[in-house]
Amino acid sequence: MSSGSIEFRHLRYFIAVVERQSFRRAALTLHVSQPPLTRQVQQLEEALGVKLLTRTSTGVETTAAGKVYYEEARHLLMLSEQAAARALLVGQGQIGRLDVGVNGSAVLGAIPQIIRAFRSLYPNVEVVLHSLDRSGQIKALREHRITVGFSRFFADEKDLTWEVIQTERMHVALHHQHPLAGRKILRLSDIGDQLLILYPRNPRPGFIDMMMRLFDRQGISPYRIQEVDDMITAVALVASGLGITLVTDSGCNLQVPGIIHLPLRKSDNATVDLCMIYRNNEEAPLLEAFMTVARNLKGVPARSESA
Amino acid sequence: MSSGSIEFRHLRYFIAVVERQSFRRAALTLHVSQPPLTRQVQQLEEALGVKLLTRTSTGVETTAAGKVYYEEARHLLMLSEQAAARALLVGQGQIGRLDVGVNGSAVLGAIPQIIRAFRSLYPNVEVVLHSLDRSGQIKALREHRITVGFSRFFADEKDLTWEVIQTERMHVALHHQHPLAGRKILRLSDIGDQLLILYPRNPRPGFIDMMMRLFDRQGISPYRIQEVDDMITAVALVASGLGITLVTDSGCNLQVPGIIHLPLRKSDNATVDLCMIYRNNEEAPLLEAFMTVARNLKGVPARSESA
DNA sequence: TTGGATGATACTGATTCCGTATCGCGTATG
DNA sequence: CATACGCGATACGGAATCAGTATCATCCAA
Repeated sequence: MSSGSIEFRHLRYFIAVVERQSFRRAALTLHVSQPPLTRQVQQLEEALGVKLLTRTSTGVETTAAGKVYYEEARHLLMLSEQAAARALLVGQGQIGRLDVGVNGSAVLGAIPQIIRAFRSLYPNVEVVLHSLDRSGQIKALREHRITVGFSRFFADEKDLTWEVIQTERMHVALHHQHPLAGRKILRLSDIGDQLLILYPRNPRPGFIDMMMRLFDRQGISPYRIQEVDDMITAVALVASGLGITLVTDSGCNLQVPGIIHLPLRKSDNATVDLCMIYRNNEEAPLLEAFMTVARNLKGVPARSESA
Repeated sequence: MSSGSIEFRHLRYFIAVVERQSFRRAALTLHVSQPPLTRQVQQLEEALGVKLLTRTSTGVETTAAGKVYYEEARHLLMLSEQAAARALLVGQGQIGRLDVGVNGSAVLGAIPQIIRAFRSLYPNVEVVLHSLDRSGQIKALREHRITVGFSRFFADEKDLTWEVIQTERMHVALHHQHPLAGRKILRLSDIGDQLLILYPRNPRPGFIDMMMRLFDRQGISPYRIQEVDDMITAVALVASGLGITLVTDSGCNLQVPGIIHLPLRKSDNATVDLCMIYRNNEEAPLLEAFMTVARNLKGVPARSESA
């Protein structure tokens, strides 16, 4: 064989010989006998095609090439250890990157709290937010572009798992001069005849359909409905006095002048879930840690108290 | 055994498995069978303490830690090859660093030519000049701070070798209004009664003593001698009309207004050598290359032609 | 339900590595 | 000048590791 492969053992032995300036002394520190050192260094020199050491009667001297390769070898061993340490930390979830899919309106609620709590526990983990709608999150999960997604609800998928993280009550957002503005609490039946501004227009099995099912269960058929693209638009229209809209606890955090939020009667069960979705059987320590944080924040109210 | 040592083989096998996303396909490209790959990757995972791959029925997936370690492993292999290539180049003298000791006055002569020729042949070699007198060069050679030194002459040393690179004729530098200024050529006997400005005062077995031996051989005893520190001072004094001095071919390159240079008669053998000194049995390819360049420039006149 | 593919395992043969003993060489020492 | 000592290189036998063959368990797909 002309040249065998270079292994870390060659580097370790060579480094010891250079540092001790002697094969025998290096053998002592390495807890091996001297002949293996001679052989390994010979193999290394043969593989490199360069003499690294000059053998003298009193020990060894390092050639110019040997000095250069000594520095490189030390560097390589150091990098190897760093790589191992780094991989271990990643494996333990201490460092790394977590890609999270979020849905436009949901980012106002519990998600900032969850991410804040997670980042304080794992400060060296980079959290990357991807703004994706429900189907986009599912696609991104399957393509491993994200590790976890958040949306209002998910259909069952064979390769994915979802769970409810938080249940939020619905509130009615209306103009402060609206006839109902004086009330402390509202019933669904109170708003059946109002101009309802609902959102988002797409994707289609979505938030609007959930609301409509809610009215259906109460035997109410709202007949004046305006669909808009997103919650911001809906709230803006409410502020202009056009009609009323429905927002979640967390949606109340979007404060707009002239708008007040009134809760819906508890018995109406006007609630909406925040769900988390991820791949089945995923053994990602970062995901486990993130899910633990998210579940522990379930009971915390998402609505910030207003003065 | 808790954890064996990581070797480059582990990295090579792991990289192949990651890139082919399969143990079997990786085995084909590596020209080994599949079981060794399984074992080596298992050893690697055990040594690192982290699972790098997720084994599925269709192949393997790479964990987060695996992805990180894959990049690091590729980097390590690349660096290893670069280190080997670098050591080879250094061993062949294609790149590297050559430390040269030079003596003050000698740098005006052949040394710049030698270094210029060497740098054009070995453009990737860094040439570092150290300004050291003769004894300083010998000390630096023994301490491996320089690889080669230049001076006017060297005494024999047990562990060092010296050789003559160039022999320069001496010229007389005198003021253009000096009585001898009209001559075309001078003899040593012409200047025996002049005020001789000689240099350097130190170190003591040096240039001045060589000159004095030269006069002795001709039976001349110069009786008006002024010793100064260096050639620059000597030439400056000549320019002021104080006396005359002796300079080498290369010393004539130091042009000072009001000064002319006249050659000494060839039969006076008024010459001075430029010598190169280096360690015995040095197997440094850069030194070999440098010496070859220096020897080939022996015949080239060091004095630049004046108008 | 079955056929094909995947990775894991058991066992055996081959390779490599290491340790002991010894050699040749150069230096230091008397 | 002769001897003794220390150094690295070499030869050889035993131990450890590695690779190859055959086989198994599992999962997906037809």
